[in-house]
Parts: sequence; structure tokens; C-alpha cells
Amino acid sequence: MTSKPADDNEGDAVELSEVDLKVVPEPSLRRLPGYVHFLRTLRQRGREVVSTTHIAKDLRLDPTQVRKDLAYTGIIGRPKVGYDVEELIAAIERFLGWNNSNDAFLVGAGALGTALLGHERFAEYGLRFVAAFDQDPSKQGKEIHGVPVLGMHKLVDLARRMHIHIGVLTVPAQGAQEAADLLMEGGIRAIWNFSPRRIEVVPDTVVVDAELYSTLSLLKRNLTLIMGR
Amino acid sequence: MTSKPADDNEGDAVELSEVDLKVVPEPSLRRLPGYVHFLRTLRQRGREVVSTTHIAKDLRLDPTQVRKDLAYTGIIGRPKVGYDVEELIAAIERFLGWNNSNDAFLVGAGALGTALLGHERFAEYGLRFVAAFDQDPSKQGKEIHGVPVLGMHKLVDLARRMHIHIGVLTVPAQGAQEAADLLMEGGIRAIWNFSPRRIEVVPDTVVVDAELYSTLSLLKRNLTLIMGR
DNA sequence: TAGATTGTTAATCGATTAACAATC
DNA sequence: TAGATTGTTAATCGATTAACAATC
Repeated sequence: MTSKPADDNEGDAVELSEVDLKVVPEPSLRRLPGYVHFLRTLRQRGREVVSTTHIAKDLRLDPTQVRKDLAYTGIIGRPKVGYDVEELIAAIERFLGWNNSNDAFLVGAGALGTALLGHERFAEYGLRFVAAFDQDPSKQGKEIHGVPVLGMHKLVDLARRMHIHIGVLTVPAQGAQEAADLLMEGGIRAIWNFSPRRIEVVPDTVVVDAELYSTLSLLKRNLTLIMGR
Repeated sequence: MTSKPADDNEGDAVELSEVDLKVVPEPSLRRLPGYVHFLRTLRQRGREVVSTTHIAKDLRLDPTQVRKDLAYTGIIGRPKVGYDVEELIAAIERFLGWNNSNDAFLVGAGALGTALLGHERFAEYGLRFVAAFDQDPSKQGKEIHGVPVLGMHKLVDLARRMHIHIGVLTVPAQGAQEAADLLMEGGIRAIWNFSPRRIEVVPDTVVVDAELYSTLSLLKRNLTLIMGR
């Protein structure tokens, strides 16, 4: 996965692209999609350039922070002027990989899974569901939002043949690891986990938790603070 | 509760609860739900005590970090022994407010909204949907997963009369702020935002972003890193 | 030009991790 | 008891924020 060079043995001569990629802080990666949304609305209003002060004000961030985040995408701004809106959108989208769309499998066609399958906007973010899987036979053979639902036994073989790399996990906690194991057996390298369980993965596979319950907990906690005074 | 007076100036007599509540770091709050999930599986297996080493190993965290997180809930462990599993679960649930269930309104009965309405597990986390709202007349008057869908014009009055404090936003970006304004007008103080827009709120109101697109971006980025070498 | 803005280095802040005495 | 574990203080690490020279 994200192995670090243990010591600086001639690290400078190494191809920069690789090194640079890994060095982007996670908080920056989380903020970048938000910039795109704001920039798109600016573009719609006909704006051609934008400063980090402008972006920062809208998203309530520090301008320096925005500037650093943008720098990771390789964009170059013009002093006194700012950044070209169109160019900036393109740079971030390219950086985040929204252009090269990835086909994905979804496991667990329950309430949450069904919603994700029907969420057209994911296409904008480079995610396309090509098949869903569920152990419930009554769901198999049907389609949900145009995506075929198949039995679990077809997952591994199909993932291999279709060269699928992304799996979305929307199964209950107790089935999560088992489903993840199937995904990995099928060659899937990235798992978007909506179950509340931590998933164990083989090397060179990444799990990102959707953290539904984390954010809900944060919300309730903050509400308690507000109401309690 | 937990806190030690910085110096021993009879600090024990001071009301600690308020101060303590605010001082809990957000990362800790995000991790706590994960502990509960693990502890529940331990309980199911009949385990009665657990050490932070044990928890940390399972969730791949630092034991000291786990100990600090748990301390925020007010739980007290026994050296050499660990923590009482049952007691610990109760302490975290109480701390996160999962016991006192909150009634919530959902705005935007689209694909994502429908899924959330059908997600029974939210009840375990103290969230209960009592009504949904959508501007599409064809959806109004019906029920989704047992929750009535109403027109937007009924939102403010109903929220006030029912003393609703939590709103879940599952509308498209362009309608997000407007919907949030309605929620706030109805007296709602906490908004769980699934739209990609940053929401502006009045004082004493909290927004927590579900960050679907943030985590998806993280996932795709990490995948690119893995595949690219 | 003058002044706003970028790009970058330094200072600050806060969270994580290490160290260790207290303890059952 | 001996040793594992808690609770807490100190050290480290990394991200955010401040400062400022370069620049169009």
C-alpha cells in the first residue's frame, strides 16, 4: 500500500511523479472535490478567473491552505490575477481521476445499495456500476436502476473477466469481511466500505470507509452540545 | 467525570461536564462508533473484559490512542484487567447520545434519500425519520419505507410543532441551501448534509457533511496510486 | 506604477505516539 | 508477588496558519 521509503537513500533522483503523488495529505484530498463544486458554479456564472481568497471565503477556509491544495494538482496561477477557472477545474478533475471512469461492482443490494446504484451523479466522479451482487435469490436476475443483480457465486469470475478494480460494500456488518474477500479474490483493489466493520485487506489493496456512522455520531454529539447550554 | 484539574486547586468541585464536552477532538469522535461495533461482537462471543491493546489490534490503532478516546466517555478501567465490555459499550453509547433517539426530517426523497429512509440501522444510532419532504408532487402523499412524504410548504410549520432538531439533506447541490434555510426556519439545529455544497447556517446550528464525494475521491486517488506502479 | 495575489518558507497548533509511574 | 494494563505527562509528527519575497 502506502509504503514509505525508510531512509533517504538517493530519494531525490527518483521519479518525482511517484513520490509526489504519495505526499498529498489526506485532508487536502478531501477538500478538493469541494473546490470543483464551487468552481463549477463560478463557471456557470461566466467567471473566468478566481483567486484563492475568493475560494477560501466561500468555503470558509484559509487562503494559504487553498493555495497549497491547488498546488498539488500542478496548476499554476498568475500573481495579481488568480487562476483560470476552466483550467483549474480541469486540473483538479484530472488529478482526482474523475475523467478516467472506473467500472465498479456493488455488493449488497439492500436499501443503501439500491440508492447508490440509482445515484446518477457518481458518473461525474468517475464511478460507474456495472453489476450488483446479493445473496438473496429473490433479488437475483433483476435489475436495479438498470444495473443487473447477480448471485454472489458469479462475483469472482466476472470481476476477473471484466477487470473490475473497484468494489462498493453495502452489506451488513457480519457479512462485510466475507464479501470483501470475494472482491479481492476477483482482483478488486479498492473497496468503498459502507458497512460499519473495519475490513482486512491483502497488500496493495485500499479500503476507504464511507463513515456514515462516524459523521452521524459527530452530528448528534454537536447537537447535544448546542442544546445543552 | 474524566478530567483532572490541571493543578490541584479543588478543581473537583467545578462543573466539568460543559467544558469537557467541547474539548473532545473530532478524530476521537469519529473513532468511537467503531469501538462500539467491535465491542458488540466481543459481547456476542461472551467476552466480559477487554484491554485497549486488544481493541487497538483489531482496529489497527495505537493502544494509547484508544485509551485516550475511551477516557472521554468517563469510563474507568482496571489496571492489569482492562475494561468491562458491557460497561464500556454503555459508556460510549451514552456519550455519543445513541440512547436518546432523535426524530429527524429528511429533505429530498430521491435515490439517496429513499435509501436512508429505509436504512433500519440508523435506529441503533439514535436517528428516527418521522417525515420526508420533496418538491416533486408525484412523490407527495405517499410513503417511503413507512415514512410519509410531504410537500416542502409543510416543512417549517411541522418542524416547529413537532420540535424536530435534526434535518437530513439529500437534495441536489443547487437546492441545498434553500432547503437548509427552510429547515432552520423550522427550528432545526443540526443538518446532516449529503449534498456536495457547503451549507451556510445561522449561529447555534451545526452542519456535518456526509462527505460521500470526499471519500470516493480518496478511494479513486488511492487506486490510481496502486495501479500506477 | 501600486497593489493584489501567488508560491514558499517559517511558526504555530493540535493530534498521535512514546515513556513511565501507579496499580490491581 | 510479578507482570500486564491503566492513566497521564512528555516527545514527536504532521497539518494549518502566518509571514513575506516574487510578480504581473
